[in-house]
Amino acid sequence: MRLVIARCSVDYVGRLSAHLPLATRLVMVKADGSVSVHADDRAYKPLNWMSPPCRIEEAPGVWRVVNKAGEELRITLDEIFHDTAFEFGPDPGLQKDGVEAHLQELLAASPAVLGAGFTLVRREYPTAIGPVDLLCRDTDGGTVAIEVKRRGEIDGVEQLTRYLELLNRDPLLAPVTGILAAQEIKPQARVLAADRGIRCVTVDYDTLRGFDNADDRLF
Amino acid sequence: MRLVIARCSVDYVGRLSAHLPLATRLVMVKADGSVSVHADDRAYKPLNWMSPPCRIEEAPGVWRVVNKAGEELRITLDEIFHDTAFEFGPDPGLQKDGVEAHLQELLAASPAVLGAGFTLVRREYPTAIGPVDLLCRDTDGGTVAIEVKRRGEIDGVEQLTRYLELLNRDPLLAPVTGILAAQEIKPQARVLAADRGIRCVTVDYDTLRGFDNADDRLF
DNA sequence: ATCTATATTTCGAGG
DNA sequence: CCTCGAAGTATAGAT
Repeated sequence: MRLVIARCSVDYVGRLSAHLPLATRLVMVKADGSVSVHADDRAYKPLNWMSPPCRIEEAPGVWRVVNKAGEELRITLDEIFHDTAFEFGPDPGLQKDGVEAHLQELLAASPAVLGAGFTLVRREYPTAIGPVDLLCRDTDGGTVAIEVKRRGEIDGVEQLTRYLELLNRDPLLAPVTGILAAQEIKPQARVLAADRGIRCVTVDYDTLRGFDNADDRLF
Repeated sequence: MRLVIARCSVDYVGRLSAHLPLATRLVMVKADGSVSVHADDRAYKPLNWMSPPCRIEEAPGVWRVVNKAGEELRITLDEIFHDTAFEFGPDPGLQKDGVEAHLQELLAASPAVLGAGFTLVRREYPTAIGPVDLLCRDTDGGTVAIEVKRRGEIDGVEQLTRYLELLNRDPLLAPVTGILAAQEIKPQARVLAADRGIRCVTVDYDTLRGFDNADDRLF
């Protein structure tokens, strides 16, 4: 990784055109050839960047970073205050916990959280337009399709609606009802879900972990 | 901005739990107190980060970065290879051109691009579920709702479908047809649009800029 | 290669 | 302050 602190101006021409006037910034060049330009605020987002794969053409005062699509990042260096390079070696990468996959896993283990007496038919139930997160059966023998999200938004309701439309064409399953299960559900998603006859269930991650060992406990 | 190259391990506990095993990385501390940890690849995204506003508690071998929501980033420094700090001063910020807003503006100025004889009723036509990008009238006096996107994808079709459903309940407007206008439209979006009776129009940004001065020119 | 769904998305506008 | 939609979204996984 190469770190350059410089007073520079930057121009990007690609999916849009953008310009950064002359100022002092950090230019970061990574081992994969990617380049990013950071100001002294905001942890996450660079002011400008070029994602890999890309190529750097380095001339004395101007760096041109181009990719296969013809997008170009041009960094004009006015004055360089610092320029160092380091060897990092490979990174083992991030280990995550608590995302949607785990939520789905916990709900599959305790379907009764979604409705009393619910039993799991299967996870990732395959359909022509993609797998349904969870397919359950209720106490009346009815089928229930469950869409699991970390945060329930309109997209999730639309997605579940498409699944329900499809599943209800199968006479062996119909009638199929739907549940949107998430740690948090946005008001607009609730409104749309209600309009579509989809039930919303908010699930608490920590509570669910408790249920995981207590198997089908009732409320 | 402070730049530290160090062999370190990182733990994040907040919206999820995540762990980075020991390896050499860049730790970036910005003037606003935000912290990010970068590996030697991917221009855009840090491996781990804490967005401002947040506070750093710096002990000899461990940095704790916490925010108001109680999220915590803990960086355990095993060996420090480099540690420097720089003053940047304020950044004038990015100047953009070519986004959806501008596209909408250009189409509003030249609605005939969307269909011969089209006239603009209004931009951002308000509805209960949000504003429709453009509302036009065709030569037969029919109403046309236009959703403008930079890239037309399924989401855009779904969004326009919701608008059309609503607009068609208004007897003063009905029947309302729909157009998805974008610089580029994905095949799946085209299929879904066709199924919903929505017309797809690809618009060229540079051509449109030409029309902007030539007012309602016909093809 | 393309498409889909997710993201500790971030960011900005508008109510 | 929340809510929603856009982003040069990026990124990972599946087809």
